[in-house]
Amino acid sequence: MPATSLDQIVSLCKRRGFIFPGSEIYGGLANTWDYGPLGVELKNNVKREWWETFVHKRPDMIGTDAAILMNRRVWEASGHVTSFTDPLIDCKKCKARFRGDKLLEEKIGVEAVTVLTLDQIQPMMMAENVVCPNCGKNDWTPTKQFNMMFKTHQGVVEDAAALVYLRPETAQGMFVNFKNVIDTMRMRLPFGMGQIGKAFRNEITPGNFTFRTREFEQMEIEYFFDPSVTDWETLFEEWKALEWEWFTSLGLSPKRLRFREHTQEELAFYSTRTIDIEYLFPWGWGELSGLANRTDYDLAQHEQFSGQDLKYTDPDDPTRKFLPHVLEPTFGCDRSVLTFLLEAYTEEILENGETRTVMKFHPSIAPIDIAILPLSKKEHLIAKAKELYNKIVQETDLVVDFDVTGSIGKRYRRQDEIGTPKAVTVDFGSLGEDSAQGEKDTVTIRDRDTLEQIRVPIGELIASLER
RNA sequence: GCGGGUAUCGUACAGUGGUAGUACAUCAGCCUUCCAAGCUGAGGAUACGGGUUCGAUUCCCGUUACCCGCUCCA
Repeated sequence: MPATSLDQIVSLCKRRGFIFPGSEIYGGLANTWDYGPLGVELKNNVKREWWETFVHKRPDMIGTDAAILMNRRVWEASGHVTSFTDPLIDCKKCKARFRGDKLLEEKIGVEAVTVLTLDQIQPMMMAENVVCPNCGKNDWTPTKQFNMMFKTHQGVVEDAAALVYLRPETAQGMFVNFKNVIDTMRMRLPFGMGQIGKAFRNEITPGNFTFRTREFEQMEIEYFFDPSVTDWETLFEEWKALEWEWFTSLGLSPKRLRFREHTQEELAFYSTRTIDIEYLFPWGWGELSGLANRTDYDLAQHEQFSGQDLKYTDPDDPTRKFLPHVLEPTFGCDRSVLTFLLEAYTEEILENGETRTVMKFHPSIAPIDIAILPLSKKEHLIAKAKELYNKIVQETDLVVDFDVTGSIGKRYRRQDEIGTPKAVTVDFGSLGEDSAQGEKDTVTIRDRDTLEQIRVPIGELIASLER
C-alpha cells in the first residue's frame, strides 16, 4: 500500500534528507524545494534510467542539452509570447478573477476582441455592460497582463533590448538544433532527440509539494518521422506503450496509472492528438507524462521566423526535401520522482506488532544500493566491515552506506526507511570467531522486502550485488 | 491574485503576559552476538519585523511561509 497522504511523504522526505523546503533559513520561498543528499541520488537514478532506456539503448535516438536562455524570437516562433499571455481582470465587488478577453468575446465576438489592446479591454467591458458571472455586477479592476514566462535581462543594462525569457519548455531547444543534428550525426528518419533539463513557468497555482512548481525538470523527446512513410497513428501507439512501460518497469502499479485522451477542445493549437499518462496521487489523478503529435508545426514556424531552411533531404531521393513531422513524448522529472516516493512508501505490521516503514524503491533507483553494518561496535568487527566497505566502493559503482550507530535492529529499520534494498552484516562468524554464525569470510545479506537473510562468502558478494 | 485558516526543537504534540515541557529522532559514553532493548549525558524551538507593556512565545498590526477553497493552466 503506497502513501495515502502527502503529509506522510513530505515529513519523511524532510526527516530523512530526500527533499527540503527551499531557502528555509530565510523563511522559505513559495513552492521551491531542494533535493537533499538522498533525494539527489534518487532523482539522478531516475534520470539515468530514462536516459539509458530512451537514448543509450536506442540506435535511433541521440541526446542534447540546450541552454535555458534562448533568443527571444524562439518564443515568438513557438507561439509562447502571444498564447502564454492572458489579460486577467478582477470583479471589484466579489473579488473573483476572470480572463477579460473571454468574457468580452461572449458579448461582442472573437474578432472584435482580437483587435483590442490590453488597455482597451476594461473600458470596453464597462461600456458593454459585461457583468460578473459570479455576482452579476459590472465593476471591474483594470486588466493586468499575465505571462507564464519568466523574464530576465541578459547583459549588464536592464533595457527592453536585453530581455530574455527562461525557457517554459525544453522542447524548443531541440527544434532549433534539428539542423545541427542532421548535419553532424548521420541520422536518418525516423530518429529522435532526447533532453533532460529545467523549465520555468509562472504558474498561477503551484502546489501539492513538488507536483507543480515554477521551476521544474522535464525529460522530453522529439521523435521525427517522414509522414509519407511512417503511419503516425501506429507510431503514436508505440510511444504510448513505451511511456507506460517505463513507469511500470520502475515500480509504479498499473492500478494507479491511466491514459487520458485530450478532447478536441483542449488540444493545444500545435497538436492533432495528445494523450497523458496520469497517476493517482493522494489528491486525485494528476498528469505525469504526455504524448503529443506536433506535426511539422514547430519546424515550419522556426523556418519562417529564422529564415533558415530546416528541410530534411530524403537520402533515397535527394530531390525530395520536406519538413519531418514529430511526436513528442514528454515526462515530468520531478513528478516522476514524486510518484516513485509515493509508490515506495509502505507501512508493515510485523509479527511483534510493531510498525515498520519501508520505502520499497525499485532497486535501480534506490538512493543507497547497499549498507554495510558491523553487528556490534567491536573494533575488530568495525575494521573488518570497513575493509569490506572499501572493497565494494573501489570495485563497483554502487552507492554504499556504512553505519555502526545503535543496535543492529535499529540500523535495519533506518535502512528500510530510506529504501536501501540490501544490508550486509559483518559478524563474528565473518571473523572466524563463531562458527555458529557462519564460516570465516562469509557475511549475511539481509533483504529489505522479504527480510530473508542469506549467508555468502565475501568473495562472491560483489558479483551478487548487481543493481 | 482573492477569501478563510495555521505557524512552538528534526518530527509529532503540550503550555504560559514573568526560567518554554514531553515523546520519538539525532549526537556522545556504557551495555548489546541479527530486526526500532536498556542506562547516563548532550545539542536543539516560540517563522520574520514592528507595536502595546516594567516584561510578549502568548495581545495587536504588518510581512513571509504553509493548508483549504476560488480563479488559471502547453
